[in-house]
Amino acid sequence: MAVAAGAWPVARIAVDVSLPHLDRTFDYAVPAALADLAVAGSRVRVRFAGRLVDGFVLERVERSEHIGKLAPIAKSVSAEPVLAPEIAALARAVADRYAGSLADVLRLAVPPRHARVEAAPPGTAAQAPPPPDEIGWLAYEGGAALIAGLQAGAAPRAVWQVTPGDDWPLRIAEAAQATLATGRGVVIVAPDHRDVARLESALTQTIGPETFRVLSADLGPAERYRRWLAVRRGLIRCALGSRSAGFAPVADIGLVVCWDDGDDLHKEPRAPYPHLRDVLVLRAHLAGAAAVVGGHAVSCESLQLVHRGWATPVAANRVVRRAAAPRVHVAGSDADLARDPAARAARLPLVAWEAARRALAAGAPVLVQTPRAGYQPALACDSCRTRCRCAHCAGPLARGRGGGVPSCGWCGRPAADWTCGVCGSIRIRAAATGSRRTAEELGRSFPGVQVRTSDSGQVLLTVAAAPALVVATPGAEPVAAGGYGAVLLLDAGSVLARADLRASEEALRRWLAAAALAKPAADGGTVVLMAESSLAAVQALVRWDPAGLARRELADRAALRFPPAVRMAVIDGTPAAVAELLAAAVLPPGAEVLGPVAHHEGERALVRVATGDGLALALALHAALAVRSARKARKAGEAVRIELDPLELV
DNA sequence: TCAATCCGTATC
DNA sequence: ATACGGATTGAC
Repeated sequence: MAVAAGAWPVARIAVDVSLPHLDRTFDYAVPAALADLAVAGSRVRVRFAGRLVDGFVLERVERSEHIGKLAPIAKSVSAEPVLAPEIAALARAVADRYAGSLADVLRLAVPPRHARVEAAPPGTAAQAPPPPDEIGWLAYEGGAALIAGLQAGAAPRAVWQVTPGDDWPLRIAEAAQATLATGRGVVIVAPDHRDVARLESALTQTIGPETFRVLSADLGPAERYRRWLAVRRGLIRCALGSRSAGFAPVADIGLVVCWDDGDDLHKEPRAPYPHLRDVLVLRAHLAGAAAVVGGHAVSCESLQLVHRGWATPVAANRVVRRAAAPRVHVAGSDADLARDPAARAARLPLVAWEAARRALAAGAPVLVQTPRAGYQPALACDSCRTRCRCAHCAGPLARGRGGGVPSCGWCGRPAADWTCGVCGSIRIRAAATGSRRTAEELGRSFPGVQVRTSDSGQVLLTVAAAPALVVATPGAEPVAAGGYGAVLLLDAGSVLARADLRASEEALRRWLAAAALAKPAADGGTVVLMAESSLAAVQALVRWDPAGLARRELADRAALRFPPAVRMAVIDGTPAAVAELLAAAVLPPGAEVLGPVAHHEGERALVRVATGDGLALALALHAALAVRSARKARKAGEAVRIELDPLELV
């Protein structure tokens, strides 16, 4: 047995074990040979309950509180202090907020090591850029105060509503530049690759390519770790990326930015399912950093930040907003259809067809937003309207390009001889039209005009200022140089018809993202929305008033006592497991339990508390999980799943 | 009386 | 989870 290290002979370690009852630190003796390797923040291997597990040294201390003998650290993986103390603290706060374990959050926060990259000579530190000269934020009410706060090294917190047509990536780059110029760091999180790409080019133009890094898992392990390490080593002070970039170990952080916080992609799909808006809010809070949360839309959750007094709204006044917005027409189901036969086939209203024709004649591209990708993404029985399903796996049948034989969306098997299981019919009709089919129909309707498509399969980032029809699914709309002459929002009803509390908010978010790419009304920019004009979300688009819809939705949620007006936990599992967990949990006073009710294979219970008791609720549920897992760990298949503030609530 | 097995508990 | 210890059970 090796002799313990002289100074700081005890290491407090976070072991990579996600069992709830083991969610705490364990002390180990530091052998003299590892005294300079097993430093705070470094990766080690330790013997834990008989087996070798990974762990991070959280700190080195003089002595342990532990009664009994300390086991020695088995091995130092590397002396690189990958886990910064403030990221460890953030991960702990995120775990507590979401009733999860530290180990689970640390797996989200620290990328896998790549030894060769770690050994390579580090580069040189990027110079801080000068403060920005021109600042587009001055056109926003609250914008000057935000920038002044950033430049003074203060921590202003803003909920930002983008003015239509504004160069939002440039605004974020300006805020980043103002912060970097004071010597503090910046983290920017966007929901998807396309928005990250736009921000990347704005940052390249303002602060230069050497002052920031795009962090992304699809760079491959070596390049990902190389960039991440440059941030951790303090050579780079500005990190940009999707979800996981929210944990980027930027030193002395001065600003966090969450772009388009209403996008569901910000929700982490791995336990404990944190939302990146919350992660960044917690981070700003812990670090005393500034925060900018926003997009074209205003989410209920961000409005809640304003109501709580945590953030200040930043938005252009109504006059400025209206002047920048395109003209919005609403074509209801009673609208005249275009006379053109192909346009009729696409169910294109006359007003939409004419808006497109005018824009194309003026030399501008036209954006057509359609909710679904593919050709005929859903098929149904022609006589009884039952959805067509695969005979093998019951997956949904769809038809690819050019019609032909339908095939299964899950297993890919062709369904050549389909018969309806309900009525026996063999005739099939399209139950939904995909972007490829829409593109084909519009192409016939506007002969000689180039038709391009952009969807999740292949995203176009930009299109030229020339006549073209651009058919895109939500989130894949290319940016047009000079703006689109017309934006057509097809099939709006199907988005609004979703049985989801957030349907209106989500519909408006998608429409605004597309409509914001149009020219202003003064330059002929026109948006045509095919929906009923009485709906609140439709009205909010017409008036370009997303904050108004958010206010209304938040009031509705408060009346229903749903998040974000309250904090809610959902507990899924077998009936016995859910009952047992609820019995074991010491819930905060005032907690209200709904259910359990049948859900999928098992049962689901909801627990709600006032937002101020959210942390107490999460801690209580985590403690109840710990009691269960300590005892009944042997019983397999009795797992319970806990999620806080889920996005989908029936 | 001893070994095989079960259950509960700690994991540094 | 997994390893260990103490209690319990069963066979000689």
